[in-house]
Amino acid sequence: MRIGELAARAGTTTRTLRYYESRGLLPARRGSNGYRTYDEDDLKLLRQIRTLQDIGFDLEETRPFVECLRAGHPEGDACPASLAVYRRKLDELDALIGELQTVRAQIGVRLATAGGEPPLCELGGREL
Amino acid sequence: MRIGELAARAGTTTRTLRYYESRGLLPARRGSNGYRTYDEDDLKLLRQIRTLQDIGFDLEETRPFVECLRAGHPEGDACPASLAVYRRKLDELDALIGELQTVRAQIGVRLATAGGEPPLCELGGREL
DNA sequence: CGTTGCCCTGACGTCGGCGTCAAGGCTTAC
DNA sequence: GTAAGCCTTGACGCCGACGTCAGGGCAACG
Repeated sequence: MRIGELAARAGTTTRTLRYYESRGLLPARRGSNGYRTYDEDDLKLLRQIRTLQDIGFDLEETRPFVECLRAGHPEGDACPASLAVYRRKLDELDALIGELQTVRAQIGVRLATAGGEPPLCELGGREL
Repeated sequence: MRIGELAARAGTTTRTLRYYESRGLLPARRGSNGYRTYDEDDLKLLRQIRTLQDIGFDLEETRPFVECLRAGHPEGDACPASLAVYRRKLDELDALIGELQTVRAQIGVRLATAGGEPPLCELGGREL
């Protein structure tokens, strides 16, 4: 299949596919007319990339998964390198979620105490 | 004081201050030689901006706080517009944290089930 | 008078993941 | 033959918050 069909079947754009190719992530064979040619396996690779991207993985982080599939494994996360990315991502997420919760709490307090609160009040309910 | 000193006292750079000025956030008076001149109030405004920025507020979102201080309030969040930003931020944070937790859970499951698990196993401990 | 150290404006670079346009080639249907 | 609809490469645009460089001015010290 050609680039337009692959893009459509993966729910993305031709621009995106050419970008992935430029990054060496999803190289394409070429037909006699110079057109890019893809097969069902490429679709599977592309869907793996897109799934991870949608979840919030950087493009580079999807590379181990793609290489894992290309190595013949039925799942992109069957390889150690992929699992390592999972673990790094878990740590990152935990750190980020923790920070965000801290910030959330800070704002919550500021929202509760800001706006002319009485100096001697101990604890109050929501004012709004 | 001049731009370099203000930057140093706020722990930022002159470039940042000029950028804020270009955005209309922190205008400066000018001395006879064309140099920007700031006072202690400007330092207070700048610290308000930086504090919010560090927490993750967009630059535009700090504007109500700055205007609130400039209006004479001792705290930047003493004004309704600032509180509205707080509330919007809380909602954004809640949504984002929720998404991240969902992703975290997904990855956790994939990490647990990936890597050649036996098809009939019910529940296993950590393998690494 | 020269050097150092501030300051000025203007403008291009950065990062990621593409969007969008330009200018042209191939193929197929009418 | 010609128009439509694919495809090609190349290159600039976008977003936010600045970093960094170029080229020049002012001030103070020795």
